[in-house]
Amino acid sequence: MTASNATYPKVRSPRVQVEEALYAMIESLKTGDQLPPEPALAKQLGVSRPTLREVMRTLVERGVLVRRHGVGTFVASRFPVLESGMEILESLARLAERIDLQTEAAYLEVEERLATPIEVAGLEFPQGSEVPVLIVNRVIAIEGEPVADLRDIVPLEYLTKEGLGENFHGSVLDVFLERGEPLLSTSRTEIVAEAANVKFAKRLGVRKGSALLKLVGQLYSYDEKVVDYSVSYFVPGHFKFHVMRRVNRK
Amino acid sequence: MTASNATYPKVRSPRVQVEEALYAMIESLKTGDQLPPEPALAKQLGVSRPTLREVMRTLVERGVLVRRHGVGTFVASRFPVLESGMEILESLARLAERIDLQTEAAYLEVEERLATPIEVAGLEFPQGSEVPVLIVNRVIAIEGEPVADLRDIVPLEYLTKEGLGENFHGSVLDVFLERGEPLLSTSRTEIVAEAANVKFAKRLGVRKGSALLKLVGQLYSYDEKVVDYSVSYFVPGHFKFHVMRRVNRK
DNA sequence: GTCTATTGACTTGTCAGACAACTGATTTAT
DNA sequence: ATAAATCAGTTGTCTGACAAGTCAATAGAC
Repeated sequence: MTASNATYPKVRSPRVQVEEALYAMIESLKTGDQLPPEPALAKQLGVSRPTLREVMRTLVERGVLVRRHGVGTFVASRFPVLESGMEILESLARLAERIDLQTEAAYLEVEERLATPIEVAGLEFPQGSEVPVLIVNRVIAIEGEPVADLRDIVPLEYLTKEGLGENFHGSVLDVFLERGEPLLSTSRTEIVAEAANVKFAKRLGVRKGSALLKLVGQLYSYDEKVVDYSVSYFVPGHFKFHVMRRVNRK
Repeated sequence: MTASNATYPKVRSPRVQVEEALYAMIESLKTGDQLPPEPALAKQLGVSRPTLREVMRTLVERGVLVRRHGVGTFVASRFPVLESGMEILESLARLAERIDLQTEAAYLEVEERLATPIEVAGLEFPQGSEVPVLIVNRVIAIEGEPVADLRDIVPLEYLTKEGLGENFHGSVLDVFLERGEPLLSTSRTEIVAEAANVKFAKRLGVRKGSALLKLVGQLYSYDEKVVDYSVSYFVPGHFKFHVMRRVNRK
């Protein structure tokens, strides 16, 4: 049973098309700019107003748009939420690319082997399973200075050493996205602070015992399987993570 | 200029009512349970289908519901996202309460003074402003063991020492929520790993230099002002934070 | 009897057009 | 000069209908 025998919609639904078109439009606008009125926008995008409104509602929920009854719809983003926030999963490579930051893979190791018990648990396979996996381990550096150590554990059924291709630059996420398979839905990332052990201290050029930010992520496909279990260490100061949180009423 | 002269809608709009009703309904269901079909649900809640759909769309966006074209709408929540994730801002007291965990305020200090330059910046007041603030500093312990050091910095115009009331148990957020003023919208929380200095090491009962998770939060009101700037330190192992991240297509 | 194709009930997705409610600026009346 | 009324523009909500997807029951072919 592979991940590829699931069927997904071939043509994009109106809603998805509208979402992409809206994002493109927003990208060309500045914070605070007003969008065209709904009837005009719906006509322009070739959909009905209710459909457009459903899409806009999701963008409001994501904090991209702000609506004011009787006034209009505006581009929100007081801060670049989507740029540096943690609500969106994005490879470091792409993040850096967008802010014109040069990154180098200071260290890259690819290996195929059986998953360790901890990795099996992280991949949410039954305890005791023998799971052949691809391990991608790399250290990211900025201007020669190592800032992050990233490790991906991917079951071989989703990705093999050959599947990485020639111009693999380190990001398993990007490979999945470019390939379009498996279709990804969400990621659950656990956030921990951990003291650097000897191995990571050496790799990242910090003192043993210094505080590192550790992110443990599980990347889920549409059919609710873990397709990537990742463990990352970040050197404080070089990367800042933030998260936007809604207030829980009542 | 206080925060109270802004006007907010007096009666809840249909959409807000429906959202609350839906949450109540979902709460009484289990993961995977199917909701009534949209036409029936709309009738039951006394709104039109488009309105109901807009609300459902936001719940889908939040990961609470899952919709399958031609099949139905189901309660999602593979894990208790809203319970322990970071998408929702919630006081530690309430979080602990819900999981039947006894917490004690091992240390509580309340003080009124002028904000330091760093605090002024955190509150997003103009540089150089003299901002009188209320400082609430406390250490949370579980079963006698300190696990978190929390500090809130609140401009006096929003909260004073007297405003805390008699039965103040340590959470500024809960005071705001109970009082209903100022109306809160979102919080921006920055995530850092930091080594414990002497002061925090002593307070939290850990070795100097051990890794702590540091969260720096800015709590925003509806009129886009910072009403609470907070700095928190957490001892690893006692609290786990995670965040659900969407995949960034393209 | 077994397998395959078809039908049909049920559900979500989308559409169209209309009116209500709100906002902000303009105009009018005092 | 000031306050009230008006009005154009926008989002919010409603009604009713049809399209498209899913799944199980049914009818048909072998």
